[in-house]
Amino acid sequence: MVFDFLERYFDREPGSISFPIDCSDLKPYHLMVYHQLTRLPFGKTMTYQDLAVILKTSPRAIGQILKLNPFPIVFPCHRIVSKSGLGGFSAGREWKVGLLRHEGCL
DNA sequence: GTTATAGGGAATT
DNA sequence: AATTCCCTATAAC
Repeated sequence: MVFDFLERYFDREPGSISFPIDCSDLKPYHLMVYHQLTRLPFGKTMTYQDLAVILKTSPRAIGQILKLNPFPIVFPCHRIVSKSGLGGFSAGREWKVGLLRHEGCL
């Protein structure tokens, strides 16, 4: 379940999501974004704009959607950074920094 | 309708 | 390197 996933994550032994997630009340836009997130492996990052280009939208809209992420860490929105610097984070930038350092991205 | 954003870019200082 | 201004798409109101 979720805790196994998180335990593996914090032990740096990444794995795919092995438990069901209820996406029934997510809109199509959100699914697109979160789906892209699941394709981003541990230790890699992308910019808001990269996602925006892929999904034919604007970087700002990506931010809007990421901040609504219902499952942070399992949908790794912390791996999306600003082009010049670190972006924002719903749980506070401290968390984002911590997570990225844990993944060796800083 | 309008406003606020987890952004980007160009122009200016 | 920092400020200012304008662009954008989406959510919330």
